[in-house]
Amino acid sequence: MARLPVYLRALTTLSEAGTTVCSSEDLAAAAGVNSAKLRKDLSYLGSYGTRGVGYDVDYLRYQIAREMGATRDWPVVIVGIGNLGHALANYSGFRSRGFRVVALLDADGQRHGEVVAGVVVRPFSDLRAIVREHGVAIGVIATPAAAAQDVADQMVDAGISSILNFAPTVLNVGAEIAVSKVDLSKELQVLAYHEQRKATQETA
Amino acid sequence: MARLPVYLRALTTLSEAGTTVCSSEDLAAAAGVNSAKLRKDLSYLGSYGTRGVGYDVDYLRYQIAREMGATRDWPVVIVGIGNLGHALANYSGFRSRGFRVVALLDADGQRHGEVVAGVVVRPFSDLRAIVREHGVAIGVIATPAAAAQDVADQMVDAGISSILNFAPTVLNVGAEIAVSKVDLSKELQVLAYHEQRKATQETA
DNA sequence: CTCGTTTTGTTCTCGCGTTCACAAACTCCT
DNA sequence: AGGAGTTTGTGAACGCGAGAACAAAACGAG
Ligand SMILES: NC(=O)c1ccc[n+]([C@@H]2O[C@H](COP(=O)([O-])OP(=O)(O)OC[C@H]3O[C@@H](n4cnc5c(N)ncnc54)[C@H](O)[C@@H]3O)[C@@H](O)[C@H]2O)c1
Ligand SMILES: NC(=O)c1ccc[n+]([C@@H]2O[C@H](COP(=O)([O-])OP(=O)(O)OC[C@H]3O[C@@H](n4cnc5c(N)ncnc54)[C@H](O)[C@@H]3O)[C@@H](O)[C@H]2O)c1
Repeated sequence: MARLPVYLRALTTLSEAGTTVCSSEDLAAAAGVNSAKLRKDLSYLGSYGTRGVGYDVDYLRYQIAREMGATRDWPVVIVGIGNLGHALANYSGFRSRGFRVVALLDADGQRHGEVVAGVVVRPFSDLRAIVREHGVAIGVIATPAAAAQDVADQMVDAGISSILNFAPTVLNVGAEIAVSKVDLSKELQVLAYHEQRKATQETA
Repeated sequence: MARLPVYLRALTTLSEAGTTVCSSEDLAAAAGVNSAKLRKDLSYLGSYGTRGVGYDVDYLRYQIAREMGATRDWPVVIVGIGNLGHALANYSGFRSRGFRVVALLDADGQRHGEVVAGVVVRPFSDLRAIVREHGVAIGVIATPAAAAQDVADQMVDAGISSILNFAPTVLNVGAEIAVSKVDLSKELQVLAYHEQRKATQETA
């Protein structure tokens, strides 16, 4: 159900535009998917639409948010406050979707005490205490690749059970830990691959 | 073939570790995939392995790089030099994988002239000239969501044919334009969904 | 030279997700 | 009230990718 966030965002956009009711066609167009797929996805959550009418935007939005766990606040820690870590800490889109950055951690002593987006950078060794104090379940890794596995191990050890990894490494963790990897170079390389194919096809 | 970049990275790691030959099992483990899937993927490119022996790491690496278009340099423009744009411009992983940031563009006049990672920030209106001058095919959008569609339209108009979009919007562009969307909030929301499910299962 | 071992390349099957298509259900108009 | 028009929810077919399994090929030992 990786599409629910997309639907949620589309519903929010519609709601802000003043729409109160929408058909599956409308919503599917806004989310960029097929309308049949959208209806099937929604049917897994329950019957929240009205036949012949459509879906109540705000009601459906609430239901999806509830299903996704977006009605509560999720505390998050970010480890590695370099270029990327700064950008993430400053990103308002996290906060507005229910993610609260409770701590910024870095191994580099030079960075300790620096305040980013209203949160002070602390030593990485504080991880365990912070996780326990705030009940953190989600950790973000924005360190260099070489440090990522070690950071992940310590996160798991401290009690974190979901990891968002920006470092270009495959993390070895237990199957009970959910890991999501974002690899920006990969995205660009896929685009370059398409460009490459376009170019070779034209010459052929 | 979105897995080729992962294989390429795994091969690079193996090569740096001094490995000259590897089996599909080894490489699959390093890339985090099934070995049968890996062999099938590689077989689409050609027969670059030796039965009973394995794959020559450097040779295979070159073949994958060639197939992906990673043997040449790809000029890239980044539009929207805010938090995220700064991080992307400073990211060394792009350069090392054959992507050269030839221009940083922003609509905000305050930012013009600022130098980020050795590249000066220029007005967005320079887009067309830069694309023509450097033969840019790939553009990165790191502007707020509200501006993303407009930026995309102008990119396409200027001749860009592949777009990497970080703004949380569905872009409407022609089918001949390749668009890759990275939605960091979505990743976190999927993780939160898993946490949510774990929690509700435990209580049940 | 032959046989056993290793590992690739490929075929085949299975399962999942996507999409089509249609009945059920609701609204509105007459 | 009844029928026409709309839109949801879902059953069924389709297609595609993943994984298991095996035959073909290379290598080395005897
Ligand atoms: N900058 C980007 O746009 C970008 C894009 C894609 C991927 N990445 C990846 O994200 C990661 C970070 O990139 P960056 O540009 O921010 O790098 P960076 O060098 O600017 O920042 C890394 C930070 O991690 C800290 N660190 C190092 N080891 C640590 C450890 N063991 N524990 C805690 N903190 C530690 C460093 O002190 C530093 O502050 C890299 O793996 C990079 O490949 C970055
Ligand atoms: N910061 C993050 O970590 C992060 C994470 C995920 C997604 N995003 C998304 O990336 C985008 C940028 O985020 P940010 O934090 O860097 O925002 P930001 O506000 O710091 O930067 C946006 C930049 O875009 C420029 N801009 C605005 N309109 C423009 C236009 N029409 N043409 C050219 N430039 C224009 C602004 O001048 C500004 O410099 C947003 O859409 C955000 O949702 C950011």
